Amino acid sequence: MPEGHTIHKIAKDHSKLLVDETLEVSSPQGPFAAHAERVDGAVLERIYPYGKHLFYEWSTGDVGHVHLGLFGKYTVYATDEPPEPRGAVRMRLTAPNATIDLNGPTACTVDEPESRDKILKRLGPDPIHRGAKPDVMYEKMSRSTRTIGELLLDQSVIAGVGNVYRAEILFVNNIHPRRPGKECDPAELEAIWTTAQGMLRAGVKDGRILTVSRSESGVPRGQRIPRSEATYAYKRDECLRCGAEISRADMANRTVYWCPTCQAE
DNA sequence: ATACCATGAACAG
DNA sequence: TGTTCCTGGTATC
Repeated sequence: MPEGHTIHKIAKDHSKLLVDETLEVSSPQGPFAAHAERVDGAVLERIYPYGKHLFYEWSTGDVGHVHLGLFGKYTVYATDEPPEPRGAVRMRLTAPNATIDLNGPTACTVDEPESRDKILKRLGPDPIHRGAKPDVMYEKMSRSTRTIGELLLDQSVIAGVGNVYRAEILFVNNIHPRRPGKECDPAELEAIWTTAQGMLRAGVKDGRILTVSRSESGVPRGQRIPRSEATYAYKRDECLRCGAEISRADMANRTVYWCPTCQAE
């Protein structure tokens, strides 16, 4: 489920296995081979997550870039005897005691640091990062005639929010996704930022998207909340809070979900 | 066996 | 605005 929280969790988990190690970098599938050669045998100095992007900083000065898109997936083998690559493996990173395979990413390249800088420049603030400044988001949203539902998916406005968090952030703030950005008052924009921060950071910790409170989920303490009960509005038939039928529509090429009662237009 | 759909975004025009 | 590219789980035949 690659929204921003997934990316940050991956960076954290993979760093433990790979950073400061001399890595074998290969591309069993092919297309990435030329990129892999540039850093094969180099030391991985850092994995830096930003929004939905991952940057690999190598001792050669090169910077790898991975974007999972909708389908990208990592598989970790915590062993010194990795199995044969499964499926179309775009990139394989092999450390002495671990191997990580990457399948199906939208982007996987190794480039000059400048191309990373270019990507970072077009991204809005990432609420998961400590010290991130929401000003750019406030400014863009408060000036825009576009809907708040579109703005939340625009990575240059706020980085890391995807379709699930979009629905949930708006739900808990009782804001209709079709409301124009400029019609949200400053307090609401601040609440949107704070909510995004809370939800995405919780997602990193939990390793999943869980936006409902334990009490509202109705699931007893100690028991795992199933995915179908982990959101208030996203992909639900009825609102978890009031039971009204959830509305859906296409917005920015994705289905947006909202409760017509809790989020009046 | 086949179709469709999904947590994403670049690109053409 | 529409098209395209990733992959894999689930629905449908």
